[in-house]
Amino acid sequence: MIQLNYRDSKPIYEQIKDGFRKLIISNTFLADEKLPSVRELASSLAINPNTIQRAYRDLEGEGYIYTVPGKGTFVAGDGETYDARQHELLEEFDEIVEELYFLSVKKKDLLERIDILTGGGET
Amino acid sequence: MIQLNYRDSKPIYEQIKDGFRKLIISNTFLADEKLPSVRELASSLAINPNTIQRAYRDLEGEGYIYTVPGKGTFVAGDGETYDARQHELLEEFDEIVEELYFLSVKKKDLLERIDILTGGGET
DNA sequence: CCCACTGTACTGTGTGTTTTAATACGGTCA
DNA sequence: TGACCGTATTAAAACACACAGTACAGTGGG
Repeated sequence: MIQLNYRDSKPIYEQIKDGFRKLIISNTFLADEKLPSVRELASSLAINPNTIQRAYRDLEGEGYIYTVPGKGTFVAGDGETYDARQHELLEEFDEIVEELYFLSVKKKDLLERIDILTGGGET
Repeated sequence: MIQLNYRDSKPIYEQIKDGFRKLIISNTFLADEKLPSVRELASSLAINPNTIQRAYRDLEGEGYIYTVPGKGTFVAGDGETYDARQHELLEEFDEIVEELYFLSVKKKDLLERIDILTGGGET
């Protein structure tokens, strides 16, 4: 489900956050679907439960998941507020576009790339 | 010239790398212009020369600067190969676009953003 | 030639973050 | 009641970051 890379300089809890974000974005996890419990995932990944806990806490802060005390952790639903995360991503987007433009990547190439990633439709 | 933020969780050498990248991208530093020496910059920023050295070494790896032994460190020229850095940035670009799209940011908004950042011209 | 500058390399040390470990507590539900 | 859930806390090991000090080789002006 989640693949850890111990050679990566990125902390394990960040790798877990990235992993679940991608699973949610790709609709592998649907709204209100239950995530593995802290202890279960820690056991299957052979790492400490505290590390999972930290990843879940951060993802909840980003709006991607929510927890119900005593029941478990779940994927956030539709009417969620991702404002903070969205703002953060747009700032990164701007910086990357500016640098890519300096590196002679054509505007047209970026537009084509967006088209492919978003399915080529209207929105 | 470079502004450090000790409250930022980002390591100092990363802040220095980001700072010089932006100065080069914005043409504040021109091709073949000399950068401050390791010791001089370390002194003016009141940090350790080793930290500057690490930032310069990384920037050289990205293709943004080059060093001439005994003379100094300089901004890379025109016909440089930024292939690795470019590839890295395009991967980040794709990931951010995918997540923004999931967060209901419209394709049109991203295109407008690129237009503004690149000056609205053709390339 | 000398000296002051350049980048580079290395060892050691202190500090903070990351991760682990071991518990403990309260809520949920069959 | 017992087995599962998330959460909290404290302590210690492991690691990255930054600093301090020293050393060496190349460059170029006086």
